[in-house]
Amino acid sequence: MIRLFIIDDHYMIVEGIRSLLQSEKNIEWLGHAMTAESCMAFLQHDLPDVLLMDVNLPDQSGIDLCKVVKTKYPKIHIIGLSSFNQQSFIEKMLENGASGYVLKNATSLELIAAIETVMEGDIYLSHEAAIVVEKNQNSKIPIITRREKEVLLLIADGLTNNSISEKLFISPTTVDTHRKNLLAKFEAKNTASLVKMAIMHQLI
Amino acid sequence: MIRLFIIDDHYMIVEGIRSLLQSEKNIEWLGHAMTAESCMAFLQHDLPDVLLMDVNLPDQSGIDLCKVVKTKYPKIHIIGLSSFNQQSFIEKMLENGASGYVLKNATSLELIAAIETVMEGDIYLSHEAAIVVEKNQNSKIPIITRREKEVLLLIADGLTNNSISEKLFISPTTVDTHRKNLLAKFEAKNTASLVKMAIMHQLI
DNA sequence: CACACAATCCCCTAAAAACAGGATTTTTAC
DNA sequence: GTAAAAATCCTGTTTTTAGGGGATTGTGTG
Repeated sequence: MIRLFIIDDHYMIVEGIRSLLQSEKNIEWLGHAMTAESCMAFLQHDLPDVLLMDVNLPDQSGIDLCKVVKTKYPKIHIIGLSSFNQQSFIEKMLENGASGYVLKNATSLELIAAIETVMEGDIYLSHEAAIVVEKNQNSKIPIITRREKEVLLLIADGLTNNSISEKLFISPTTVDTHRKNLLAKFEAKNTASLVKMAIMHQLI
Repeated sequence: MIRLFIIDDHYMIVEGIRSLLQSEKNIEWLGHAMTAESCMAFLQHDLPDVLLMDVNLPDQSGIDLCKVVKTKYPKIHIIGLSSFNQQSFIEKMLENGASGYVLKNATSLELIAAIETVMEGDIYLSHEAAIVVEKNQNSKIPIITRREKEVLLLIADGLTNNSISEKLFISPTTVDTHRKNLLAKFEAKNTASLVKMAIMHQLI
């Protein structure tokens, strides 16, 4: 008997999954939470085997929650759940300890396969998610430093090097160096494409 | 008896809605489609009273499909369905003839209220959707011309005024004028914030 | 304890964008 | 058919960014 809990703020999704798994005799439905907070509260008195977790939650990012849950309860197998097959989400969930990633347009067969696969300690990626990861493993997301991200956000807000330097209490030339590094990392020709790429990669 | 049809490519959502409405005796479930194409095919031989339509479909935008369906079958009441409470989506659906907009985290009560409201010829906006429309009606989206949009896209791709002028066969000074007008319309200080604002407003 | 890496700072030149004025010719809409 | 809106073009100046170098200091990891 696989004990299943789900956390998703979309009522229709919760209901849909329950309906899809109703006929599965070896899956026990423990219940659902709609916020990260109530999920943590539930876990204090009852531990599921598998946790289906929406990537986008109202009070906290599912990506962060995944890490918290895994640290506190390492035995739980977490499956990420999302409408978006974006490699950034998928990768981050896996990095934070998730064992699987399923898209919300998955069939009941896929869902059951996912649950059974992670129960055996393996990784399950939804077909389309796997394709995305495969396709985008070359077009990797640039790794930027904390300071670079700060500068990037201010650039996107329309601040000039001078304004940024005043805000961060550093020299304008330092800001310029960060800017140059950002352009190089994103392979962007100028600020316009830098901002676009950064937003496309969910970094803003 | 209200005849209901649903178009959404997320299997879990379809199943969830069916489950939520199962107990409603005065709603007849005609079936579901997962693409715009199969939806149109269905409508050729059977007409629902209410059509629940996902805003994001795989083969066509729900926003466009809404217009097509309304033109061909004006009697159908369409309710937009989406995870996102973005005013641009909501407004565009209503402009294209939709009678309602419901978020995917709606409860069964909200959903039933929506279906009954639109059946009476009224407009139904999900609570959170209404708040978004209310809140954002001041922070209006700039109205830009066709040419300005062309230039905007090329700017966001990192092209300079000169490159754009060559691509569009116009003078660099003309491109510069469009650029100035864009900056003014978006109240942006420079290209960086222009691009960010444009993406935030779904114009890119 | 090296070594990489992040963060900081500097110089210089050229290119591009921002700012401030104009002006003319097409379209589009009433 | 006329008036408004869009699209086109111009001449300047100033500010900002892009591109090319180079250098120092601290911090954390193997």
